[in-house]
Amino acid sequence: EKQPCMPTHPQRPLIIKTGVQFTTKVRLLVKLPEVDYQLKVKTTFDKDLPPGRVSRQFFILTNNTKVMDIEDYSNGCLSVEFRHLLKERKYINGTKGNEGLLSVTEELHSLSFEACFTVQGLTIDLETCSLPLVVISNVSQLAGGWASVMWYNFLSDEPRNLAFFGNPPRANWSELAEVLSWQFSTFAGLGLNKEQLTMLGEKLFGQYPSCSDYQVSWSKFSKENILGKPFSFWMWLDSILELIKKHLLPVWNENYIMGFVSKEMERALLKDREPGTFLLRFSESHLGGITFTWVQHGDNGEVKFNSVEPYTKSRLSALPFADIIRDYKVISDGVVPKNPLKFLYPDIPKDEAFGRLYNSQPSKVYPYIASTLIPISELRQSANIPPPSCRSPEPPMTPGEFDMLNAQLCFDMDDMGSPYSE
Amino acid sequence: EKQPCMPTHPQRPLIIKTGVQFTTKVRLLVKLPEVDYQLKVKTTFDKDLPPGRVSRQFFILTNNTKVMDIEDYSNGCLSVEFRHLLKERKYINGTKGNEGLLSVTEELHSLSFEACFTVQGLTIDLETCSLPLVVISNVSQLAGGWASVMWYNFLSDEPRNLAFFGNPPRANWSELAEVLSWQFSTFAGLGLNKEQLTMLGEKLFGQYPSCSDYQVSWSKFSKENILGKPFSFWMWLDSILELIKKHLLPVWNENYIMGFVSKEMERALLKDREPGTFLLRFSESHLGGITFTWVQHGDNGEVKFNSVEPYTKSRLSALPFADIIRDYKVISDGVVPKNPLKFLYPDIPKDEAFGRLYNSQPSKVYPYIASTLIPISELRQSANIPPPSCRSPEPPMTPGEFDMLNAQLCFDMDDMGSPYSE
DNA sequence: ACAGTTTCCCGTAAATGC
DNA sequence: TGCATTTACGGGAAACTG
Repeated sequence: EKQPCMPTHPQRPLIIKTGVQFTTKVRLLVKLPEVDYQLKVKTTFDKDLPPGRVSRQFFILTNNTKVMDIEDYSNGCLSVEFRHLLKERKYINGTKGNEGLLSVTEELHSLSFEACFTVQGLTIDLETCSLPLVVISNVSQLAGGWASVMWYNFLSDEPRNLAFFGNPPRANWSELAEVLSWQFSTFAGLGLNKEQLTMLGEKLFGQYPSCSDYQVSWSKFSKENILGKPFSFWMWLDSILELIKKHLLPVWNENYIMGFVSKEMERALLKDREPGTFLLRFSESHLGGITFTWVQHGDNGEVKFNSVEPYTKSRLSALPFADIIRDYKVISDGVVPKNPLKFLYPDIPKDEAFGRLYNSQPSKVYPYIASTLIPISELRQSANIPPPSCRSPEPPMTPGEFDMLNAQLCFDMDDMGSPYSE
Repeated sequence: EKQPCMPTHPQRPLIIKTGVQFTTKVRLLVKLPEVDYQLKVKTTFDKDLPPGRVSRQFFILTNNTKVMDIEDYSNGCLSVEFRHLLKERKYINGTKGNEGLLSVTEELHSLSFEACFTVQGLTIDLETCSLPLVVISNVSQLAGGWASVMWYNFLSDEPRNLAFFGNPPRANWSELAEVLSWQFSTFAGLGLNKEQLTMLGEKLFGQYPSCSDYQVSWSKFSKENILGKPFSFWMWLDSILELIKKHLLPVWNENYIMGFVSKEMERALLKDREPGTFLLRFSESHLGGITFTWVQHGDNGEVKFNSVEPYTKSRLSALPFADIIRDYKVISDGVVPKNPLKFLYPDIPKDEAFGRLYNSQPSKVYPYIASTLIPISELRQSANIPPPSCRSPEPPMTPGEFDMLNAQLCFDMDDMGSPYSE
C-alpha cells in the first residue's frame, strides 16, 4: 500500500550521507473512505535490525513523524523531509565470520515507515520499508556506495536482504555490460556501444575473444585493484563518469569520445588514416584522465603515434576540453608551433566536429592584453621514439563510425523504489 | 588575574564563525596558596549584553564549564575547547538610531569567564571577559570582520566598548599605513614600503601631495565603495592579501612584486628602461588580480607599454605565477612566439630573479608526451594602441629599488588579548 | 605504521530574510 | 526587487581509530 523511495544524492539514490539532509516519499496506494482522516507516518532507521549484523548504528536527528494532510493525500503521495542522520555508537560485533571484511559501503541499512489508522472500527497497521541503503560519511565514498546499490538491485530480487554482501553473487558480463552502458546514458546522456563494452570486458577478463558469458565477481568489479593499478575496475570507470559529467558532457554526447579503446586497437584504427587524424581516449593508467592520440608520418614515411599526457579534472577546469583540442600546439626546436590535430577519427575535420563546442573567446579587457592558456608540448626527437615492443600486427577490424546502441533498457533505476508493496 | 585570548581563524583572532569550533585560553595570574585546588571556569557568550544593542544572539553549544587542573595550572594557563556556536532568535530591535545601519561584522560580542573559589575561608569571585568579538557565518565575511577587529584594536583603548561601531572614530593615515604594512608582514611575511603606502594613500585621498596627516573614516576604509568600483578599499586590499597568501608567497617575499603602483607611476618608471623591462602590479579594477607591465619600443622608436589581463586565483591555481612569467609568450601574426619579459624592474634578468621559483617541470609520463599550459597573448596591431589620454607628463621621481621599512611595529595582534586584567 | 573511515571546514552556490 | 546574510554541501585534507 505504500511505496518508499529514496532520492538523496542526485542521480544516486539509496545512498545517504551523514550530516546531509535527505528526503523520503511514501505513497499510500489505497483510497481511504474517510477523506479528512489525517494519517501519521513514523519513520525509523534500521528499525529491527538483526543485532551483530551491522557495525554502525544511525538514527534520524529530526522529528521522525509527519502527518499526511489532505492536500498531500490528493495526489496520493506523502513526502517527508528529514535532516541529518547522525552516527552513534559502533557495535564491536565480534569480527567473526566475514562480517569484519565488509567495508562501510557494503553495509546495508533500511528505513521503516509505520502508520496506524482506524476505519469503521477497524484498526489497521501499515508498515513498509525501503530498499537497502548505504550510509556514507564523505562524497569520496559515493562511488563505492553506488557500486553496492547497483550490484544489489541488479542481482538481487529480494526486497531487503541486508546480508547481501556477506556472499554477493556474480554477474554475467553480458548483463553487467548493459548496466554499465545504462550508467553512462543516465549519468552522462549517451550509453556505450559494442566496441566500448568489448574493451571494458577485456579489461576485466584479459584478451579473450569476446565470449560474452563470462562472469564477474563483486570483488573483481569493485574491490580488487586492477592488476598493477592502485584502483578497482569500478573506481576507474566511475572516475571517468565524473570526468564526463563535469567537463566533457557536450563532447561526450556528440559521440566524439571513443573513450574505451585499447592502445593496440587505437593504433590499428589510426595507422591507415590521414596524418593528423586523432581520437579521444580515457586514460587507463590514471583515474579520471582523457588523452588524444594522433597519427603522423615520420621523415622516412613510417607511421608514428603520439598521445598527450592525459588531462584530468584540474587541468580541464582551467581550460575546457574543446578549447584544448582547438589550441593544442606542438613545438619542436624553434619551429613555429603547429596544431597536429586535423581530423577526428575517422575523417571529420576538427573544426567541423568541435566548432560549436569551443568556449573561451579572447576577453575584451581594455586596457589589458587578453591572455589565454595554450596547452603545449615540446617534442624533441628523443621523446618521440615508439615504445619498445608494440609493433605486433593487429587483428584487422572494421573501423566504422560509432553507432550507439541506444538500447531500451528495461532496468530503470528511477523505479527501483517501487517493485513491491505490502 | 586572568587573561582571555581568542585564536579562531588562524592569523585572524577575535572572529568566530558559527558552526566552526574555536578555542579560548584563560590564564590565572595569581598563585593560589592551595596547590591542589581545582578551579572551575564557566564561559558565557554575551553574558550581560545591553538588550536592544545587538541584533543577533548566540550561545555556546557544548559544555561551558571546565576544570583547571593542577597540570594545567602548572603553566598557569587553562585552555578550554568549545565547539559550535549557534545562532538563536534575532532581536528585532526597533531599528531606531543607527543600530539598523550596522552590518553583522560591525556587531560586537564578548565572551565572559567566571570562576569562584574559597581560600582560607574567603570566597573570591573572579570574572573577566574577552575583547570584542565578531561573529560571522561564512568565510566570505571574514574580510569584513577583520576590518572591524583591526579598527577597534587600533583605535579604541577601551577594553570592551561594544557600541564602538555606532560612531567609529577616524584614523590618521600615517598610523593606518603602519597597520596596513603590518598586515602584509604578518599575513604574507613582508610589509609595505613607502612608495607602496603612498599609492594606497592616493587611492584613499586622491592625487594630493603625500601629506601624511589625512584622516580616514571607517566608512571610507571598509564600507563605501571606491569611486566607480563595486568594492571598498579594504575589500580590495584584502583580496590582494589573500592572493599573495595563496599564490604569490615566495614571489612577494623575495620583494619582486612592486604591487601598488599607479599606472602613471608605472609608465614613468618603465619609460627609460631597457625594452623588455617589466614590473608586477596588482589590479586596481578587479579583486585579487595581478598583472605585469612591460615596456617595448615600437617600429618608429616610440615607447609602448603593455599589460596582461590580470591573473586571478583561478588562473594562478592552474599555473603558478613564476611559471607564467617564465613561459608567457606573445604571438603576432604568425611570427614565432616570444617572451617579452626580459628584466624585472629595474634591471634584474628575469631568470636570475625568478629562476629559483620556477615550479612545473615537464613531467615524465612515458609513453605520453608531456604537456604544459602556456599563457599566451595574441597581439594584433589594433590591440596595441595606447589608451586615448594618458600621455600627460609625469612628475619625476627617483625610481630606486624597494627598500622595505621592516619597522618594529609596537602594535602586535598576538598580545591583543592581554592588555588588562581584573 | 597504516588504511579505511570520519571529521573538519573552506569556498561556491543556492536559499533565505529583510 | 535587490542586497545582506545564512545555509547547504562538494571536495580536499587532516584527524581519528582501531
